Amino acid sequence: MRLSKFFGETLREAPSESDSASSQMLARAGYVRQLAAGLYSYLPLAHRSLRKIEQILREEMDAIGGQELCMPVVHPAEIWQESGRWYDIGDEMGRFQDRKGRDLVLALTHEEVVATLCKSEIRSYRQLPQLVYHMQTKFRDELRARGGLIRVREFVMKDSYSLDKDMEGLQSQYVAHYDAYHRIGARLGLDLVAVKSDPGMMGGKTAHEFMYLTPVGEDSLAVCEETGYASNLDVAMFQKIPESSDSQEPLTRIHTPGQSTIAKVAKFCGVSKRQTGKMVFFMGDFGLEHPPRLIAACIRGDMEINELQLRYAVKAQALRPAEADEITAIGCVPGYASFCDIDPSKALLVADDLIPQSANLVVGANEKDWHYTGTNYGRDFTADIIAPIALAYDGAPDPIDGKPLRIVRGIEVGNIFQLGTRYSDTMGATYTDETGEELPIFMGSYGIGVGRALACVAEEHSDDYGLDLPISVAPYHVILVSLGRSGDVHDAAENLYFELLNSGVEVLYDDRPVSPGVKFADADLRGIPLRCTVSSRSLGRGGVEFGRRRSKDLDIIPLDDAVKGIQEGITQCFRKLQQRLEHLPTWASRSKDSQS
RNA sequence: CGGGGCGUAGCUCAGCCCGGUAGAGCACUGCGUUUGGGACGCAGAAGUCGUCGGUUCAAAUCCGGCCGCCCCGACCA
Repeated sequence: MRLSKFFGETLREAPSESDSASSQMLARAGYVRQLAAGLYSYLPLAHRSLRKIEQILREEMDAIGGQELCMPVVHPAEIWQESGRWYDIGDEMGRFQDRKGRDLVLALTHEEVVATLCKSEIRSYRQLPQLVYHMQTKFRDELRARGGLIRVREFVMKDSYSLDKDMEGLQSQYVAHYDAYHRIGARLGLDLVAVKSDPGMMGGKTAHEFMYLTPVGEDSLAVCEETGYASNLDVAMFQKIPESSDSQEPLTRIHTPGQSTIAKVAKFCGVSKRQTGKMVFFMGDFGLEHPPRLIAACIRGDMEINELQLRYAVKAQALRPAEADEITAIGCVPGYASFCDIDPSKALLVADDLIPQSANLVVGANEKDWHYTGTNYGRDFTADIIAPIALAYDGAPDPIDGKPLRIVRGIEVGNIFQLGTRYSDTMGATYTDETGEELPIFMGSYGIGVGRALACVAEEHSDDYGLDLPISVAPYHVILVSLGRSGDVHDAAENLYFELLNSGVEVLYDDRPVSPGVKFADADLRGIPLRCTVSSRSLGRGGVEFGRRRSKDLDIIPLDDAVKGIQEGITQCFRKLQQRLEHLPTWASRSKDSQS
């Protein structure tokens, strides 16, 4: 492609709406343009890169037995009503009606369609297992799209769906994806970390997310390098070590003027925060058939609530922090709320599993400026539910070996879910087994965001001068730059360009009549990994200059050998990337605790 | 949905506080010079100042509603 005829300009300054390095560089380099919040146009450069990512996904899916198909973006509401998600998912679902008033859904994902296809295509155990996949647009009306391309509302996802006759088959397809996703990351030039995750709206039990670790990520993860434990913070476990105590002290009411926070109280009483307890209040939504209920959660003072685990513990559909007047309405004093004086009929009392093991806690006395010391579970108070509702924290002992966890940030590039029979049961996707019995199909679903993958690659592979994409993702392998107006240079560059095209080299040719500085700056910005320069100077030295983007260490290749030399350079880049495949984590090599 | 910020030329922004002639840099067009790391000169084109309403002799500027975009939070595969 000639840059003189190219569609998609570079920008000297990033548009003001972009913030992360990837969004800024992708915008400046002419890859993407924002149309509206969370809606992007992909210009030719990005489109080429996205197609390359898709091809890698295709190859890896085919390698584990996948068959590519294509399912619609617009679905009739009925299938989502059958699965129940029409009712479970709120405003995130794009809904509209056709001219007849029929309810339609913009695909958030495609489990319902796959389950529907199962009904028409799968009858016998002889037809299983199956693995189908497609690259298709999804629409999710996020509360807030953010981070440029990281969280958009419309995006293309590679989603695959495994169909098996039993759990064992599902497990083996799940493992195949687990390993394939690591290979995909390696081929994209990304280190992906598999973490345990919450299945969320997808349903099912076991799920992993494949994370690209970066401080700009929006997910928090708990990882331990020593033991290999890795989990989304939402579902992270950790060992809880009670403060030792030989005896139970008597419950004592003490005056604590102005000591309304845990830090102040601990200091005032001369104890560690680990010897305090605190109460956190939420309003729980239990669905239309049940009234909302106040939830009083108690945890040790040095810890925070894991809202997801609390929500599961109380079986609520949603939680929100309680307002001060909702807390006072049940007779509690915010800042000094007490485990001991709470009326069990007015709130659901939930205690973290560490609380019953913790002796002599300092807690609120339910009156401003007063606390209790020597509070003990069982003697002074009890809870309706005891569950692990504390959030893992940096330095917490990991659940495997007690080694310290680190809390890091990441971007979810892909995810894998063992759905089991959650969709087969609700939608009637069944097969007949050897004995003639009709049984539900075991499903798994596996996604990778194609655009998000590109954003992560851009985030990882860029510098002050622009993108520096791995050869597997770069829209072109080499940029051919001609400098100056001399006829010799022009002829040599034109000839080389046609030779490269004829040899199948993916070349972007900067034939514009602009200054060298502009050409080099644009070449750096666009992130093409290899650069070939033709100029009077290079011809004087015997040919063309060739090397890595921004490298000062350039080879001079005679014109006659230029195509060959460039092809070798491309091969070398691919070979280097290939090395990433050598020591990948696999399912078999992961610790048991990070698997289930 | 709560908190904060922003909306002026294709892009980045100034002007707004203190009301009165709409600006700069980059980009664009023409001519000339220049050609190894975002050149230079001259000339030119380009803006319903997000939108609707209010105040005023007069509104980009003050006031209000709405819309859009960004950030933090809530939520989320």
